[in-house]
Amino acid sequence: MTRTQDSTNDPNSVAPAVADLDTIVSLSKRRGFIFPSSEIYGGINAVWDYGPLGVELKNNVKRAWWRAMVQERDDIVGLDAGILMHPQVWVTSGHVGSFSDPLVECATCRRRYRLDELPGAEDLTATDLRDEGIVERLGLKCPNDGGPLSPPRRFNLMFKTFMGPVEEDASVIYLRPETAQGSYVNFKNVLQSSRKKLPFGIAQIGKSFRNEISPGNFVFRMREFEQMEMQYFVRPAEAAAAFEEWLPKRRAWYERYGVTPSRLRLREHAPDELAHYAKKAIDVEYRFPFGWKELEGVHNRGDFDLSRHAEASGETLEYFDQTTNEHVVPWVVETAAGADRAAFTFLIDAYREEEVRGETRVSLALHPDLAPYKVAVLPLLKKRPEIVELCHRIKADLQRHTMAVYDDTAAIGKLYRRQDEIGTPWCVTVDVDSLEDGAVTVRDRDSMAQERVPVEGVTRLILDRLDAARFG
RNA sequence: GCGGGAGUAGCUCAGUUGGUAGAGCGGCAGCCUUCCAAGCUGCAUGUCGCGAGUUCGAGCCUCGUCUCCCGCUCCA
Repeated sequence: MTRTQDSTNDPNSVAPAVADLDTIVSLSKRRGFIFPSSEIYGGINAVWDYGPLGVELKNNVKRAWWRAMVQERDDIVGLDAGILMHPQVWVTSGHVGSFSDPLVECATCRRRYRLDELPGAEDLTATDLRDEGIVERLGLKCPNDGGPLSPPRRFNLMFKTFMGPVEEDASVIYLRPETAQGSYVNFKNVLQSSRKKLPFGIAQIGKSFRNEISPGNFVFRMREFEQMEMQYFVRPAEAAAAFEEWLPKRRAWYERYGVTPSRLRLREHAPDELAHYAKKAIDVEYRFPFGWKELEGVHNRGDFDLSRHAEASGETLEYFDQTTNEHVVPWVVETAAGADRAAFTFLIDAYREEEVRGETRVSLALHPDLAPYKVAVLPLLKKRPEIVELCHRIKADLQRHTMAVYDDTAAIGKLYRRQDEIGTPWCVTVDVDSLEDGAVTVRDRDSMAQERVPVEGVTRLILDRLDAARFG
């Protein structure tokens, strides 16, 4: 069953993103948010680099997530596991076996199918799926036009590399395709060192790598990407309730940081699209320019991972419940978000265009907590050295606490526009009067309202505004 | 990986039957300018995605290759 608790599941009622993809790609490059990787060599597919503003945005996104997950909670702790892990981890987790799809291709219509999803092939064993002659033996044909199908070819989504000086089969290891396994294999370490009791969670932010067959849509699907995952360990009987608790929380997080609610929805996975580890999965989806796509998944993974790792490693991965005197293998409710997707979503959702006296004013209505620069200090006039000097003093004081920038290379109108376009929430402008009355103008990006503030109160005001936006 | 489209300045693009590369915006410097992309002057930038071929000569034609976009996949 697909949930329809959202009125917004009706595509006609949805506000589509204002910006198309090209607009955001172009803005990203022009202003220094995101660049194609290795561009001077022609670029490399599905890898993107974060520029000076992009790294600020993405760091802010990660920090916001960490604050909500770890800092503000007593029941979740952090972890930073390695990208390289013992190869057995991926055998046990099922990624070596299931994270590769046996694909067959129709010779006439070129459509591709997963072999095990074809009619008549549903019950094939893992060995069958690797069998080159299986298609012929079963007489499988293309469901679309009855054309001949190729033998199954496997695309393993994991990157391989070599550990140690010798490049031989025995030294093959994988780049992790998800951060979650780091939390499972460290379950005991975290449990013992942190003295947490069920239910408790382990949060991780880090790079993962997947050799996607067809990446694309800017940073939406990359081969190297960053995940923000949290594994919440609960008593088996509490798993369903925990799942229901986390789902609205995760959706609300995006809204709290400014994503338009009508462009978010929840979608439950049908049983046949569940990942190999999942009992139940519901996605938080965003209405991208290229359609509704997953932003974050909330999964009930049961005891799949802990049990299998316990069995394969011989370690006991259990929790002893003092109240009932029982050993339990906890179940896991996982929230798995993409840091790149989140940053991308905040970016594209914040994009605004409006007509101002025949000109287009572009602004990024980024949540102040996410904006690369919180405040810009601008001189109305740079001819007077005292004004420039005062600007630098104000900026230097702000810089001790937050990201602030000074710019004097254009007329005031253009300086404002530049800051609007990169999402700076506040501008402080110093004018000739400032030298007399010791006050400056603080201008708000969204309302364009201006107020006069004493110089010595500027830093406090900006920090208060920032806090209000963050917690208010 | 397959089919279709496309790669020219930071961005958007123009570039004639093949004759040696341009406009707007943006950027930088100077002048001017007292609050929302003002004006004036000047400057800079390109291996025409990359490599080969045809040609006296290639941004333009041919082949290869890489990358991007749209479809078949998928799930952060």
